[in-house]
Amino acid sequence: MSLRYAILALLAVQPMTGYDLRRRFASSVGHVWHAPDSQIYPELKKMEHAGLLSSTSVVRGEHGSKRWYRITDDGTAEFRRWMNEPVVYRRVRDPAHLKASYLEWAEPDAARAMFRAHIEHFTGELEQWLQQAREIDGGASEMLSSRLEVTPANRRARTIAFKKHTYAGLIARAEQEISWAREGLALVDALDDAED
Amino acid sequence: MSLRYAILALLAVQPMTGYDLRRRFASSVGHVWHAPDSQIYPELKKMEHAGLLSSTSVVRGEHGSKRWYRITDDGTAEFRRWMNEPVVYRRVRDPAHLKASYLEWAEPDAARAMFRAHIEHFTGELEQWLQQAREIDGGASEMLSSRLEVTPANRRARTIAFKKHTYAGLIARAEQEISWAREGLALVDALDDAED
DNA sequence: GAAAACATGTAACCGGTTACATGATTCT
DNA sequence: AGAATCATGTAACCGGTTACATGTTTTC
Repeated sequence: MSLRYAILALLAVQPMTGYDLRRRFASSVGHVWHAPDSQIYPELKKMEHAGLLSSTSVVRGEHGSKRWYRITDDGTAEFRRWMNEPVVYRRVRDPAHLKASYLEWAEPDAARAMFRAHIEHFTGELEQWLQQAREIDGGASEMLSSRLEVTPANRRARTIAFKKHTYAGLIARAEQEISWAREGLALVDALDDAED
Repeated sequence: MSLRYAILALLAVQPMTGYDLRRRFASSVGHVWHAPDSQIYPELKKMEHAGLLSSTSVVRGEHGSKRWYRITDDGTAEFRRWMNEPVVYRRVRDPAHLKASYLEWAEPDAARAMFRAHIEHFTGELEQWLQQAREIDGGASEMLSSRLEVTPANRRARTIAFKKHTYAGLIARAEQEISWAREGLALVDALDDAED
């Protein structure tokens, strides 16, 4: 149920509409926690019902309206409680490594395609994470800037440091996956040459 | 829906009961794909219904019985089809990194506890993967030995090589996570000393 | 005789996926 | 006028989790 806490984290910085949240899930937070809009809007309603958020309807243009969500004190307390609680780890469910461990069943070309797709997949992730890391370093991160505005001066260094550390970890992970897949490609070639 | 294919992979080696499969999911395959028994038994029934497996009831003791599942030709074909198909990647949903990126909200001791738990978590995984890798190298892997028995001689090198490569990747991943968490611990200490 | 291992499930629930559905506003 | 973006959902489905439930056989 981390979706709830990802939303609280975002709304702790500033009030937003569901649509704003949706965009954050498509970029910043989305790199560690994915959520489709079909999950975001209903969750916002549930959270308001639970007293973690409050909302106001704002007029937009002639006929339009939008709903502005803000975190309540209960919401902030709940987020802090979650932050001080241990992480709940998900069970392993790793389709790429599952398939990799039975690759002798695949055609050599399919095996190569699999590793190439793995490289592509993590190259994409890597680029996004590098981009985020660059934005943090350069002070160009919109989200982080807003966060720093509402962060007391003596906590800003922490905020930046933890963000950077997180992205460093994700970058290292992506690089590791890419080099593993490269080794895989070399392995397929070597086994093909051997024609054992 | 990889559970189905993990089951096919196991039954491609030898016929088994649901209980046998359950044990494999608690050890070997379980390291890349988790499944509880409440999922295994119903899935076996569905797979039999779909013609991928066939089963026979075997008498066990005086009153007991057990169901022996074997892969059908359709099952083998379906597994091979899946193996030649691209991997479907899951969306990111990473509770540890989600929390890590907002650690300035946590108490320093809770932050330390989080990183220590991360180290413990991946140390546990690492040990199991190293154990598997050692068994493969030493020829002591029960599952791999059975697989090699039903593998034509000219395919055995492949089978071993892909298994080893998979575990090498998992080991590298675990090591990376551990060193990231160690850096996290050092970071918390440094920020605490700075008392900014 | 007791404990460990063998053996097989059901039920309620929930988080997440996919597809569908609609309309307003702003920018070019 | 048309495209892009803003804005908000519903519905059916399914994979996975947690808890419950029960009985047999083998080993010590």
